[in-house]
Amino acid sequence: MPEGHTIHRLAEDHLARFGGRPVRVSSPQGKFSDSAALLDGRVLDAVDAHGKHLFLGFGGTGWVHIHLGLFGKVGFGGAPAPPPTDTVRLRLVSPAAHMDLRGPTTCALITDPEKRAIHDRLGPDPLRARDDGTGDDGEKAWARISRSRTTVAALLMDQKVIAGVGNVYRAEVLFRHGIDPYRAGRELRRAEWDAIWADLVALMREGVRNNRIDTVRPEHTPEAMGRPPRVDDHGGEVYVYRRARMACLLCGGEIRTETLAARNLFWCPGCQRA
DNA sequence: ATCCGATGTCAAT
DNA sequence: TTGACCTCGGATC
Repeated sequence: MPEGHTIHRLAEDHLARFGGRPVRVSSPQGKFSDSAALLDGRVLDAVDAHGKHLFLGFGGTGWVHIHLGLFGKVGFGGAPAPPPTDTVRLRLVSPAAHMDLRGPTTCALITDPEKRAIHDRLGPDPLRARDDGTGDDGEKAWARISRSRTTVAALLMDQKVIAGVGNVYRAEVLFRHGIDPYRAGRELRRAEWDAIWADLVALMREGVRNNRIDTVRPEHTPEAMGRPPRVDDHGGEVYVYRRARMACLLCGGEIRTETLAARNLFWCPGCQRA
């Protein structure tokens, strides 16, 4: 379930479970064995997350750079850790806990400069925004979007433009702001972008807190609307994501789906305006 | 037992 | 725009 909120939550969870103490590091599957040997027994002393990239810091030894891709999963458990299965790329073990990483696109030991290069090619991350204004903000993203003929749907998924938004947050934030996904970036108004950025900050923070994506406003829940309760087959309550051909919660029209850049796009033609 | 799809990204065309 | 890659659970036979 990897959008940015998952990764930032994983950073917090790794720090809470393994931070400040030596960690046993291994790679039962084998592809990370050499680096695991270098890290084994060292202290996990920092974590970082930018968009969908997770970084686990081991002092002078470097950072473990993890990208889950579409299939990657992290599983936490207690001690003693059970025998690992042969798909576990990375296992961390402390006296009290263990973590198994499977199926990541990336799991590599990198240096500080290599880490910096990754940050440099990513856009601002709503989850790196800070309330005092010193963190990421939407300005760099707006500079790209406001000049672009590309659709807003594609721009929101472009990690160079904005980092951490995935297919669910894209669909949901465009619905919440009544914007047709095929509208060009340059057709977006400044006020619309400011509202989208602020909304992503709030939605994704809640996503980190709850470890799932919920986007339906309290007044729009099926209960509040006097309709039967719904069950989404993924974790959270949403307006349009994977709800093709179902009735829109707000206007009752049919949710549409189409393939855009090899991903499934969902939107409500009745509620989202060009 | 087998197929298919999935909240991602990159390289090759 | 397409194919490749990483894994696994649910649907289908």
